[in-house]
Formats: sequence, structure tokens, C-alpha cells
Amino acid sequence: MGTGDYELLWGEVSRPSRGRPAGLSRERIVAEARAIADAEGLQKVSMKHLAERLGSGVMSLYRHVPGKDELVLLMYDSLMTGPPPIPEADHWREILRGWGQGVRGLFNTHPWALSVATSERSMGPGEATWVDAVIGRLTAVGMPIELALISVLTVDCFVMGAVRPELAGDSGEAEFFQFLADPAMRARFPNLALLTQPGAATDVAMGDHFEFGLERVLDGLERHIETSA
Amino acid sequence: MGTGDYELLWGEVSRPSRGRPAGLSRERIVAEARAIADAEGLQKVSMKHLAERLGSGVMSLYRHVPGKDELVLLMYDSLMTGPPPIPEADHWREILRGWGQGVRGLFNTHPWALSVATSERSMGPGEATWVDAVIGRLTAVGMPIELALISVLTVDCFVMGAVRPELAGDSGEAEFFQFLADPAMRARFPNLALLTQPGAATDVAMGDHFEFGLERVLDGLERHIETSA
DNA sequence: ACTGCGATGCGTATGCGATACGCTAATTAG
DNA sequence: CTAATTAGCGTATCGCATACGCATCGCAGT
Repeated sequence: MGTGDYELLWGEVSRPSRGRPAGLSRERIVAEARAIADAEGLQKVSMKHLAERLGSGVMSLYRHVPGKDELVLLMYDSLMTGPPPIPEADHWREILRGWGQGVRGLFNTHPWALSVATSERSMGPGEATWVDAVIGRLTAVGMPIELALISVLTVDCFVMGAVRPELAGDSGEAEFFQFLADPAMRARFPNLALLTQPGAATDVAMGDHFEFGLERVLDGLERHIETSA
Repeated sequence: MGTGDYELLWGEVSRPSRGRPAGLSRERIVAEARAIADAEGLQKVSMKHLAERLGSGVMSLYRHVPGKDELVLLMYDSLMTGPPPIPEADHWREILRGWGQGVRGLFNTHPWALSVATSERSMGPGEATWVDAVIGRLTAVGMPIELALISVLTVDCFVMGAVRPELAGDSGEAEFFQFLADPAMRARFPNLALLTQPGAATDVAMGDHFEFGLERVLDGLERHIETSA
């Protein structure tokens, strides 16, 4: 992966005038694959299943995408075809907050995207468009461009990390600490046990974990800006 | 996954006195699988390859682990069998910094672990031990326990997000912005183009991205503590 | 020792997913 | 009308996880 993906993501899709015209298209394949992933999970995206949905033969797909792995990369980048989540605000903090929440929303809408995002890959046109846009907006409101880049990266890092527990299930904590039902385990993990005692304010903390963490990251950036100035 | 893993991770490994004694053991299988993953990547961990390494038949493995997916979970949790990365410090900030760096080191030593960590899963005994330990240490130096938990979660989120680009390759930036070699692309992404201009201080920023981000997160937590007090 | 239960080791068979190859069908340039 | 060119896709292959059932091995109880 890594290197060879460049051609795939950035190469142009040729549309020859000669020869048999294409019924399928890379666009349609990627869109249908995304529909499957959204509805049934990335695991259910097989070339066979995909071909059935498209009403075509399995091997026909290979005329439009090099292979399964590459298809997944295309699926991911196509998520960022639309407008980036940049709020109409004039303060960097609000812009980054909106950006972070937008990215979170993306992963919540397309849970399969997280595993793609956290795999080794190179940046595609969609992602580049989005990143370029935020950075442009941040510099427009006065943020130095190097700081803008690293701030976006930092926020993204936090968001990707923080989104995982959300995807694990709404119940969250209940299953997360399931083992603490056993008294022996409460003795083995006394601190975790404290947190699940009746009366502990953990529920609130866990529920708002994303918001809390994001604000802390923004606080940290703010302090850095104040200190540097 | 998710729910059914509980028994696997927390259930006791029976050692019956009757019947034929086991030559293989779950422990040995997991250890060998980890060795393969460390050396050749998680993708190369197949039941066949693993069995060859262990000098056993493929199906013998299934007497000790339920299946491949479960094996991977066991591999991950076994990473946290040793002592947690908690520095001998008395200030929460140093403790969390050391913890964050330690977790980062874990993922750098075992790159395959990141994809497991970012998949949906439940907490195993190893991870529980580590988390219990940090939280205990943080409360010991005066941090409220709810804050300790959410701070650890926040740091973990950042670390997991920030570690990915590191694993992608040492070159990092060069390949990351490969498409910007094309003048047409520099026009299409003007802000990213600025960042790769000769003279831009991006190299430094990207290189220290982890350290920078971690300090920002810690700054954010510090401000929150000051404000709350 | 002897025997039989209870557990392990593992060969074989199955089924699924990805994909290489090569033939067939559909257009269009000349 | 024909040759060139490209898309559609059936068939075959290969790797991988794993269900099933049999053979094997030792200890427990006699």
C-alpha cells in the first residue's frame, strides 16, 4: 500500500471514445460499496456481494478498480467529496471546534471509516481538499499557517481516538466495565471499582467524554497561543 | 464481537488433571502469534503459518483459542501484561506525560496493535490492570478520581490518533504531500502548497507533532484544573 | 498393571473471498 | 465493412478459516 496508492487516488480516470462504452463506472462502484458498508458494515463489502448489487459480474469490477484494498481507499476518500465542516465563525476556536465535531459526525455516520482512517494510507484528493479548506479558513482569521496545520492534526488525532468508544455501542460504560460485577475483580482493580460505585459521577463524565476532551485540546492550543504571543 | 469476547478474555483457562496433558497452551500460541506480528505484520499471522512455527497441526490451535479473531484480541491484551508505563513522579502532569509516551512506545514497538486498539472490543485484564494503575497513581498525587479517568481517556485518544502517521513511515511528510509536486495541484490546494514551500518550518512541526500535541492536551487539562479550583 | 474416560492432536473436507486469464461482445475510426 | 479497441464476465485457482471425526495419550479408579 502506501506508495502505490498514489496513482490510484490521484490518477485520472480515462474515458476513451473508442471501444465498447462502459456501463459500470468507478463512481458507481464506489458509491454502491459505501452504501453496503454504511448499512451492513465494511466486512460485508465483498466483490461478489457488490457485483450482485450492481447487477454485474464479479470480474467486471476489476475493469474500474485495481482491487479490493484500493476500492476501500477510494470509498474513504469519497467521503470527503462534499463541503468540509467549517462553521461560519471568525474565531479559530470555534472553527476548530466545528471542524472536530464535523469529523466526529463523519465517523459516526460511517463507522467503517475509522478503521480505514487509522490504517496506513496516503492522502487523497478529498481529504486534501478538506484540510486545505480548514487551514485556509484558520489563516484567514489570523492564525499562522504552521500552527494551523499542526492544530488541525492535533484535533484530528484526538477525534479519531475519541470516536472509537462511541462506535463500540451506546451502552458504553456498562459493557466496558462488565467484569467489575465480580467482587473478586473489584478487589483486583480497586480504582476502577471506585468509579463504578453508586454515586460516582462517571456516567456524566463518560457521556460527555468527547466534548470534554475536545475543549481540553482547544484550551491547550489557546494557552500555547497566549504564551507564544 | 463486543459482547461475546467477555468469556474469552476474562474466563479462566481450565487445566484439567484428567485426560491427555496439553502440549500446546494458549500462552504459547499467543506469544508466538505476537512474535510473527511483530516481525512480519498482523497480516502474516495465519493459523497455518502459526501452526508451522509451533510445530503443530493447524486444527490443534483451536483446542486453545476459539478462533482467529479472538486470538488477535488475546494478543493485544497480552501486550499489557508487564508493568504499566508510570513514571516515578509526584505531579499529575509528569505522570500523564510518561503514560502517554509509554503508550506511544507500545504502539511503535507493536505497530499491528493500533488497528486492534481502534477496533470495537471490550477491555481485557491487561488493559484493566494498566488503567487501574495509572488512575491509582493519579489519585495518590491528589487528582480527583473522575478527572483522573477522563484525563487518561483523553490522553489515550490523542496518542492513538497521533501514532498512526508515525507508523506510516519515517519519511512522513514527503510522501504525505507527494501530489504537491504537480504545479496544478499547488494551485488547487494553495494553503497546503504554502506549507511545502522552501523555508516553511513545517518539518519541525511535523517531526515534533506528537510532543507538541501531547503538551497541548496536558495544557488543556491543566487549565481545566486551575479553572475548577 | 489394567481399563476406560476425558482431553488433546490433527488430517480431511468445506466454503468463501479475491483475483488471474482469456474469450466474447459492443462500438467506432478509417 | 473491417480492424482496432475496450468493456463484460465465466471459469479456474489459490489462500485462509474452520467444522467434523478419528486416533492418541495418560491419569483415575479398580
